Amino acid sequence: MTTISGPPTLLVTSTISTLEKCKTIHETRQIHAHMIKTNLVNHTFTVGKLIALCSLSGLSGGLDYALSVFSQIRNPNAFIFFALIKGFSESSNPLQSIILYAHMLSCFKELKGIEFSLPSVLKACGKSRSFEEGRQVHAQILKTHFRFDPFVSNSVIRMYEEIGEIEFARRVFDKMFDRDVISWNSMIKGYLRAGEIELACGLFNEAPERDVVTCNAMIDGYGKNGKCELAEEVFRMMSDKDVVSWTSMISAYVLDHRPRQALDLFREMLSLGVRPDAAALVSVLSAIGDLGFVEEGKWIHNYISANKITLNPGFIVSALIDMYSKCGHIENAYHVFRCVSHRKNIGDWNSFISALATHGLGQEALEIFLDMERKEIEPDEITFLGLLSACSHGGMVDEGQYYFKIMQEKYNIVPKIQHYGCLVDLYGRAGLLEDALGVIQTMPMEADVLAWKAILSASTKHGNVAIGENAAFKVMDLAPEDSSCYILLSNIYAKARRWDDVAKVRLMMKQRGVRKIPGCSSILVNGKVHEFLVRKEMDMRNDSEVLSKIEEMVSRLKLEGYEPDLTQVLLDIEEEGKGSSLCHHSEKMALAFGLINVRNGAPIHIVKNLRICCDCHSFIKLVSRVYNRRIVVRDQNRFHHFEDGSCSCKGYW
DNA sequence: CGTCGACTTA
Repeated sequence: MTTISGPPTLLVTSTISTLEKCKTIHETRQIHAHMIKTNLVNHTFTVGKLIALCSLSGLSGGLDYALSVFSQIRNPNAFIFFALIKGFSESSNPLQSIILYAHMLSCFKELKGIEFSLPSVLKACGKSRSFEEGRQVHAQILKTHFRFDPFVSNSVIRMYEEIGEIEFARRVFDKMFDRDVISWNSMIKGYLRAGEIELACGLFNEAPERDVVTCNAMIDGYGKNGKCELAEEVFRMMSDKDVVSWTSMISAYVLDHRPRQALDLFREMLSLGVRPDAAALVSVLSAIGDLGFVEEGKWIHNYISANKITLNPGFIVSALIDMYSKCGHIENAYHVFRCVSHRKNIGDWNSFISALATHGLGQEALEIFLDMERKEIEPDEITFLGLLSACSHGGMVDEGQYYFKIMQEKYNIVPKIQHYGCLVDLYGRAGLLEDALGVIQTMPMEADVLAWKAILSASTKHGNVAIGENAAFKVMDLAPEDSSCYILLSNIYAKARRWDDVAKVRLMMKQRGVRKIPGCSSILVNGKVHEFLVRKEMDMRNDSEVLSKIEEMVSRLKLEGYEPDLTQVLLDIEEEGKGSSLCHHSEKMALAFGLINVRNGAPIHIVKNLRICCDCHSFIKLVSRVYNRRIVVRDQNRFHHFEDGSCSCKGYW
């Protein structure tokens, strides 16, 4: 009798247990080398373990390594295929998972064993929006007994749901006789994703069973569909909230432009002893960025370090960069960016490029992109939005045109409406109004509000009444509730001294019930926020200290040649009144408060809800020189760093 | 062997 001897059992078990201990792909490679020496590479079981560990353990570079090992073996079994298919379905390259699945089908004579991979390949189809492939897998399932497996049916529902083919999902759902809570949840999620609130709500009420996931899906879906109050309702009614419930509600507040409530809710969550995870921190960081509360942001940053929350993979890094940038602390954003030098994901690069762009550091943004190219990191459409905005905020028309070109020719990215919007803005800010209009006329889709607003603000800036009027009327059509276009149109007329038309705009606003958003600026001093609202002369309350400081500033600046820019006043009031209403713009009040209360030498940080006006802009420029202060102002669009009489925006805002 | 939920960048 002959026995075919396999490798010694002890060698196999010790190799596998060593493999399981590997922390980096480098260590795994050494064991692989050892396996080659001892001929274990021909032992399917051990190689399978190697591939599975590489694909499924999340080691960086593991998947690619697993694929290369796989390509060198002769008879891969279903277990090996499963490991790779699952690994790739969760990666950023889900198509590879579909390719492997097809490969597996061609290798095997019978279907035995392939069913392990069905949930993963379906997930890959969903993730990569591969409708045709998804349908084929579905068809194959219908022809076999697999359709009686609830895991598989739920995966099919989930696949259609993610692709957005909600009717297909519904058909599968209706035919299932063993629907469980997961089937219901996926279906509800699908309707919410499609914006079908009523249908989602119907299923929510009908569902025989709800769990915490069901409610969380409703909170999230309501929030994303602009129904924050409904989200609140579900949230308040829940008795067992988990960290996802809190996170979803925090995000709903952020989306509803209520960052204060988001932050308060986060604090409530902490006080109840719920431990925030990475996603919760990302959400609250975005609220903090909106508020500009850098101290809170630093606290979260510390929390992340102290609790060893993993930065990668995930959104933490880009959320931190974004938060620091929105708080005006671009140096801290840079610090975070640099600290993760080895494994940055595309979002981290994009956040930093956009951050530099909003701070007017266009040249620096372009340099970061050069670095990406050197490191062969594939940019995506958002990278180019950042670059285009860097160019338009920096007046770099030629560069902007260049990036718009290579985006398509070198990187095969089809420009979306936002890219065209940036291009319009690029020409507009530079005063090339005709070119800006040319983009609108030739772009392959209808121009949206943002594009017309870019034209409008460019016309205001460059004093073009005809183009500006036309753009303002387009914006009124497309976004009737937006008051900013009325203000800008009025400014255009005022600049042309057409006071009758200014009055007409004012009348139009009144008739249409459009309300001007009151200007509001806030400033942080010693960890406390002080808010200033634009205020009429009549109610000065107890801001007399601030008001007399403004008077002092005005007279000091007048000696330096400051002349109030009266075209920035909406109403046609008497010249005298105009001057003083300008003085009460919220950013001037916040600035006066800052000069009084922020210690000498420290920069003054101000956040304004609207765009800064021309008068305030030149006023603050002068203040930075006369009072020798660095002043950082965040307005609706970007940052202005004022220093020694000039501003980082160089007039492009 | 496996199915459902939250998060950044414009």
